[in-house]
Amino acid sequence: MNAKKSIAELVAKALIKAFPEAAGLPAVDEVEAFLEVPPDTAMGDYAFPCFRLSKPLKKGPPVIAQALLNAMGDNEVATGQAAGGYLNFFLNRERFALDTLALDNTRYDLASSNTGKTICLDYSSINIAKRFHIGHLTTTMLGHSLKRIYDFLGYRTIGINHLGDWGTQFGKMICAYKHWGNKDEVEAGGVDAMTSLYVRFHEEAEKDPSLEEEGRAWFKRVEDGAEEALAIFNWFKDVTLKDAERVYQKLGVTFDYYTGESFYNDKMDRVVVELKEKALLVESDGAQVVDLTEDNMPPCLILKRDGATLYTTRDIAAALYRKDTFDFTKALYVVAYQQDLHFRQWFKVIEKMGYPWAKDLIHVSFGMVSYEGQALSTRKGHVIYLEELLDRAVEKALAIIEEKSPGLEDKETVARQVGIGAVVFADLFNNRIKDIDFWWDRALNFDGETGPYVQYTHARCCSLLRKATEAGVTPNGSQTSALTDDDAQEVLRQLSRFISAVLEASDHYEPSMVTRQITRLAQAFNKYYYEQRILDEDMGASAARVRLTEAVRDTLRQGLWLIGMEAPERM
RNA sequence: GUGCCCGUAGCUCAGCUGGAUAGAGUGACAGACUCCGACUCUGUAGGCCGCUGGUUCGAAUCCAGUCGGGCACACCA
Repeated sequence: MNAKKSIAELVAKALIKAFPEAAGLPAVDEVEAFLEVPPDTAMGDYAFPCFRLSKPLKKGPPVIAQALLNAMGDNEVATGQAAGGYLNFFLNRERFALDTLALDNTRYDLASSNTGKTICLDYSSINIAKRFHIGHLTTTMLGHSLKRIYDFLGYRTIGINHLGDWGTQFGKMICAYKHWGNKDEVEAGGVDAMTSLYVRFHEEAEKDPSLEEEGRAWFKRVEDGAEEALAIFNWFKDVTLKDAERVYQKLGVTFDYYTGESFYNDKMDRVVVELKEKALLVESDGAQVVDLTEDNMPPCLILKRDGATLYTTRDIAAALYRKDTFDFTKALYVVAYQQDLHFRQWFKVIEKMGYPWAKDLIHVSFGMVSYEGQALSTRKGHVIYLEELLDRAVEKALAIIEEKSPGLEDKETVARQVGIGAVVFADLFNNRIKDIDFWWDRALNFDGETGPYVQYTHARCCSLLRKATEAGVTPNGSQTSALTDDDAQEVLRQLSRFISAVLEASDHYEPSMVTRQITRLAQAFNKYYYEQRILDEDMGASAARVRLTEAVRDTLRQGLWLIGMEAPERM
């Protein structure tokens, strides 16, 4: 049983003993919810605030705290101390050490409660013929991390890269390719070559407006499945994905499906038919919309005046398809907050269609990326490509390794783990809603609360464990008297909070809660390392401190994994 | 104009369902390696928690208003 629960039981019992006449005293669960952590560990490990009992018991909070303390008596869990309106608890340190080291932070014990539940995650969702830039990093890493977090908690997860592979612009690109492109150039140049074709199209279309019509015609042919058009379109897609795959590999990101917008081309009739049947579709300015005035939102467009579908239509079709196919418990859409209204609109349409699972559709929104204070703009060249960022981070990591650990084996691999880790960590350190203004010096900072800091701490633990093995010390936490000092207790405290941090992260769709927790753990361990000698003559005490080190290493590695980072054993 | 989001140390940000003197990193200054990895650790300075009112025993946290910033607001995605 965890410490908090044990204390809640103590308090609940003491309440009944101290106030036998009183009615409506809080039960154990309620007491547990009231328990809080004092602002300073010198005040105790947990505190029970007595203020809200003041009115029903008709006594002052300090009087209640004292009465509870008297009723509680001695016990092996914790000692109490009345402080104003609070009853503070100091845990029995040896027992806390024993309990905490018995936890396994690399597994989630209650996994069975989530088995059979499925989470669909829609993330990264890149556009065909466009290069990966820093604006795509957050959706990719946030989604990837959430997927790992839900996996850890025992869910079945479905990662979907909902490719932006539909729209007139692809007709224009095919048109440009037919006029001025050639196969070898595109094969060699990849996405860049396709982008040039697109730019060329717009230049030429200024002079010759008939090209616009030609472009639309090409897209129509793709829609209708005409052989040549479809072949070129699919080839563009392959080339883009091959480019993107290089970046995904560097980041260690994978997907279960690459079903993009085009995948739903033949699944949209159902949406339109169903909306008509349910009398939700109304005509407005020639277009077909779902009216949302009573929900205080602008109408949701389903069909354009020319009868063509929109991406909202495809999102609805995709949601229906995913519900049918995966029967998800929740479907997460990891998309920037710009599209807030769009999601609120079509989620509402699903609700109006009568699907109770509309409440399970979650827009996991996040902040925008700018570069040195200005909006990103591919057209103006004001952009940082993701691959360049990753490569420069790896380069810098390699330079630091050359300087500080020239003898390290396989420097390139470690530099990759550290450099990319720094970028990923920084992306998942703050609350996702925060905007990010990109500056090179910030992005390449490896000091302080950064990925390399946590990785370094992990490597330091590994090193210590190697030394322990050489010295013949086997990790063994039984001599808990060696772990009662303030620094060890702080490490234990941070270890004990890991799983709840992961649960909070999943509740709030906020991996930064994991990032923050492992950072606090690393800070606590580094302080401990400096203040206390881990390996010394006392074998029993060393074994206990080595066991603590092992738990820290395992937890850091697990936490790094959950946010999509690797944990090198040496760096 | 309407809706949503944000506003906490010079800078970047934490602050869990309201709770005890508001925290960290960074930058500045001052320190710590004959000792388990100094990508580390310790200390000092730095804050009308945008502003005003309200609810409460208690508000950075909840409510209303206000100012400042971002985003969105029909045939693009």
